[in-house]
Amino acid sequence: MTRTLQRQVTPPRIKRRALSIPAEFDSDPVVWAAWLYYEEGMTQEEVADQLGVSRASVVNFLQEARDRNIVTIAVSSRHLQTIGLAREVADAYGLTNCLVVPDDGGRLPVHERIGRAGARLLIERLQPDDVLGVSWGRTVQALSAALPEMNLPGVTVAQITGCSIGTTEFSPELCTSNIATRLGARCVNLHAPGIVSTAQIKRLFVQEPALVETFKIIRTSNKVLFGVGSVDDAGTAMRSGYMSPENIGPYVARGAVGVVSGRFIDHDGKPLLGALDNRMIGLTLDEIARVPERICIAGGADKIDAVFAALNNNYATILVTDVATARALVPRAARSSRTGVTRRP
Amino acid sequence: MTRTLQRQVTPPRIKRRALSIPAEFDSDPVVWAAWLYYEEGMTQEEVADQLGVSRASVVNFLQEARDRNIVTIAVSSRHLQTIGLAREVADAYGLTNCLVVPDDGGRLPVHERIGRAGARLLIERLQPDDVLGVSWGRTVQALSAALPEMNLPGVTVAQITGCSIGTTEFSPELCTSNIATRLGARCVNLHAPGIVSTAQIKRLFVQEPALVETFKIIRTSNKVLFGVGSVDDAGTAMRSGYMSPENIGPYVARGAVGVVSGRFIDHDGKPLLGALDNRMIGLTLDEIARVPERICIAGGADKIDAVFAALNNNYATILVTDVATARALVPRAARSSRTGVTRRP
DNA sequence: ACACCGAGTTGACATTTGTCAATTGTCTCG
DNA sequence: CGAGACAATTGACAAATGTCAACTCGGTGT
Repeated sequence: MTRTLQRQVTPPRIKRRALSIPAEFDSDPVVWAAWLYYEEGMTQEEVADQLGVSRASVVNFLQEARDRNIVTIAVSSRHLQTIGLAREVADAYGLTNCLVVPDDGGRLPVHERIGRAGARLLIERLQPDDVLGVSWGRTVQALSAALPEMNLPGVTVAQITGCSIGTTEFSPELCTSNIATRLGARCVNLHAPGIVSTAQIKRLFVQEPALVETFKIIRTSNKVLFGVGSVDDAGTAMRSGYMSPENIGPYVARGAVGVVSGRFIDHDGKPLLGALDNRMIGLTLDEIARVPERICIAGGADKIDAVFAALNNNYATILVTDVATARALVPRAARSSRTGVTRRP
Repeated sequence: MTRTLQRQVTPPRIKRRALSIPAEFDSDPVVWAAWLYYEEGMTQEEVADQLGVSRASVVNFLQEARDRNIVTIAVSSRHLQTIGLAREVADAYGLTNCLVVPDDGGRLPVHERIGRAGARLLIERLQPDDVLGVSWGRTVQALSAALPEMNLPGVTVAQITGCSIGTTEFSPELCTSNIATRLGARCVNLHAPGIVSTAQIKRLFVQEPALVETFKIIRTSNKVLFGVGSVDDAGTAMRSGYMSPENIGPYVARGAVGVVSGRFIDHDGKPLLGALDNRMIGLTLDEIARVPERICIAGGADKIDAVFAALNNNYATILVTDVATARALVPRAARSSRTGVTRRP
């Protein structure tokens, strides 16, 4: 059998009627089953006896308990940091923190795996009154999907780049609102295009009182979450209608190796300003760099150059990546420090 | 698949550790196994292939991962509140919160089950700067044993009653320090006997500067955790050498039905002061009642009267108990409100 | 050099868990 | 009031997991 995810996957189940149930279950047999099985370590058969149902039903109850987050099964992100490789990367680039996701032989795409680890990390780091700025991309979207339902009304999730034209699954506005919804947090969207047609128009937009308000909130972010795009792969930024080849061309010609939150960076990670920049609406790289905690989630062979550049200029304080990328990053850091490229400690 | 082949096929000399293992395990195969199995939903066999070890080893790794808290499997206490019975109890006694632990047909003793649920509840409610006052008893001890290892350096755990004579497993000083250790919290012990020989001695003790300091901290508790003892069962308080039959007798004669944090209460939950009280060192019931969040963990047939009394006088804001006790409590509350016994809303 | 030890690993087997098609019970609508 | 639709439940089987005695391997003492 190749449907290897079955253990975790279930069609949504909503109502439940209790008839055979001995009046003990004033409400939820699912909770009882979960308690007896996961907390007391009964076998499913014992639970079935206790509840007076068949074992098969217990299987279903437990499945539902996982789906409804009555039980949580989580690998603590703290331990992914203890992997030696994670330490090496963190040391090499002066990160406060690095998570390296184990290799799974290609079962899940890289961004999925990184997204999950990122989700774990995020919920372990979020504090009650945080303002979390989020960028966008495939990996950020994967992270949002991996978040459990929570209830953190004190947290604010803010969109730090304007919207893309086509509303794809991983557009800035959806990434933000998905994350906010999952966390039960306040959502602050940036209601403006990410790139407008002229610098003139941009000026009009950002003077608009509603947007001024929004920007005030966005700039209070004390954490940011962003992915890193490569420019080689004709990737996310373009497929999503955010940018076009004509736009990107000049930047690449001038040495752009990656994209962070819609902005180009060169090999050293320095912002590469060009024709587009004064038409972009959203936090600038310098503004992002001033946020105290900066979580970068990115990995994959095609992104190594871009991630290296981003780390090189200290955009991230925390990196979540995969083994292959981490392996590639460590020697580069060594080489670059040997060749004297500056890096803050 | 049949395994007649395997013995032949298995290459006789695969080196383990440093060689067969692709240098991936800079540190911990346990973490990798946990990730692949719990987070990505691989089967143990797939994990074994990925790691290049036998499946049996993967079983061991996963076991260790659970032991070392690399993975946590937890039933969220929030859902134990959704059980109808819990709601009824909470409503009947004006609790902000009530957890009812499912029946398990007698597999585990009541105090064990309640302790586990209490542990869950506690870690979900603790805030970074809390000062948690803890009483003592079998149930409190069970709770401490069920706590996972954590790291909460901002939290203070304070002992609210003096020490017992014989140092049993569930003595005040051990309950406190066990909880503090598990939580990674600061531990404040009350270095004095719980009961001294004369009121005179007590006065001397509590004027002692070291104790005055300690009491200052204890009185800043914003949460307390306590069990409830019955007086019938010649239970905890006596077996632990804390009290003697001669001591208890007069209180019982005057209507004591329970013990909270070493102090006697009557049927209505009112403090029953007697000969012992001015020889006791620790928070008084009135002081306990002033703490904003008061978590009571108690249950079992022999304690119903005592728990009822405690709830009746609002010592608890949160109750963790078992189904049988909860069932007994609900109708009593109804009766007592019919007969006009006052109860704050 | 070699017998011994203990930690860590393994294959074989027993037990537990997941799956699925068939069944039962409930509710709706003619 | 009965037929049909639908969801929950189940038993039987297949797959995955836990257990354990035997084994491997690096180190240790004689």
